[in-house]
Amino acid sequence: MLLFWRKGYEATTMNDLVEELGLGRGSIYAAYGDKHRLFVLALGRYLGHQTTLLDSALGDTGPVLPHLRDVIDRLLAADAACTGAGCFSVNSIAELLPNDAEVAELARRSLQFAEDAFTTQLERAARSGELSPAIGPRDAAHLLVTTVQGLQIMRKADPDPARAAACLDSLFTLLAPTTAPTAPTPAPAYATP
Amino acid sequence: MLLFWRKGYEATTMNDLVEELGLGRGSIYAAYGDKHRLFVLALGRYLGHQTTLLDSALGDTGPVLPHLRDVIDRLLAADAACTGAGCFSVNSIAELLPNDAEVAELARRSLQFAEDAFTTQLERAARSGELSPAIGPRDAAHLLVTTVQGLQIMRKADPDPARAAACLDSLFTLLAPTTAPTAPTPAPAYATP
DNA sequence: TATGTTTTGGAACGTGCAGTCCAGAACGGT
DNA sequence: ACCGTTCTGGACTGCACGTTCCAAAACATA
Repeated sequence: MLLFWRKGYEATTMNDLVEELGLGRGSIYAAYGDKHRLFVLALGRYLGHQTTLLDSALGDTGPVLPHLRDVIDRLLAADAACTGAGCFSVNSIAELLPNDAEVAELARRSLQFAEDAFTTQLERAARSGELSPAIGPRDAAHLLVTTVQGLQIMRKADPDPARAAACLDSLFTLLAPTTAPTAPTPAPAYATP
Repeated sequence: MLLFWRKGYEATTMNDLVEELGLGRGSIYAAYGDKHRLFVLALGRYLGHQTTLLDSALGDTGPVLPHLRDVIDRLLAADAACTGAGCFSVNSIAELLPNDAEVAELARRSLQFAEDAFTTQLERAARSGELSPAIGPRDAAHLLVTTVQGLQIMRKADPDPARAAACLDSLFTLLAPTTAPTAPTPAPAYATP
């Protein structure tokens, strides 16, 4: 499925896929239906993998923001394995929406899941004072998701990982509360009221 | 050129373009060369238009952040004219990079221009105390450009303009310096031992 | 109006596409 | 070992693609 990822839907031919999968055309059609279905399946797998990564990585103890940052770094690194191709999901949204309802539904669900997961984490961050009071958890999560999407675009134009890291640094700095009095936040021992 | 914008490069056929432009095939090839050159020309025009919009809108007096916000709103609105198609530049980056050097060069230049323009503005903002001291003007500009790219992706998945506006609100709130003594901090007091 | 030149746009071309088909290989039950 | 069933994959099909070509229309000059 790397081809769909690297070249997009339209630019990938069935011949390419035959070569990549090592199967005959007939077998591919028998197993997956047509080209579009195969694409949707591939995208679904990719999103499932990303979702799993997110789901398993986000816990409910410890400092939130550094952990969140780490998870996002890992997501970006996973995409970077496919050098220069960016994020399969972002590429698909850009290429096929708003003309492909099936892909739209997949993408929407995945984005919603990410935003919800981030919101849960950031609610915890807000409770423990790790999140700037200037912004609510849900808004912060939405901004975070949006910026990560943007990062995936920017990386295609400039693959230097340092740029992406710097951008995330900036955002996470802004998301943290103004670091005047309680600089290191040693223990997030928060009480349940 | 709306077709390239709406459907992308690969999905747009020469037949489509003949119909859209109202010219014969021969005329198109005589005037513009091949399909790819035509695409590059169209993208160049689009980027030129965006650049002009940016260039003419950014002044050197008055409050920076609200004005910047307004300019970005206008850029988004210009793209929204082509309902649901998002941003031609973002779509092209996602579809054709890293396999198209010509488009890559165009996109890079345009992104660089936007970042530079934002940086100039944010330097002024920093001088007048409008920018949070937590972030430098260049980093803020880079983050801003990145988030706008992300917004263009998010809008394709969820075209509700309110979502994009809320996202920009969040970012600009974070970019502003902490508003005085932060009155409404309902911070659930966590103990620093 | 007559003539040399440019422009137009539809017909035609070769290629490569997505999708189908089927002979034979691989497999499994007995 | 036999044979009914499933699976495999290369040959094939019709079609639509990007591109080229050229007769005729439009224009410019005198």
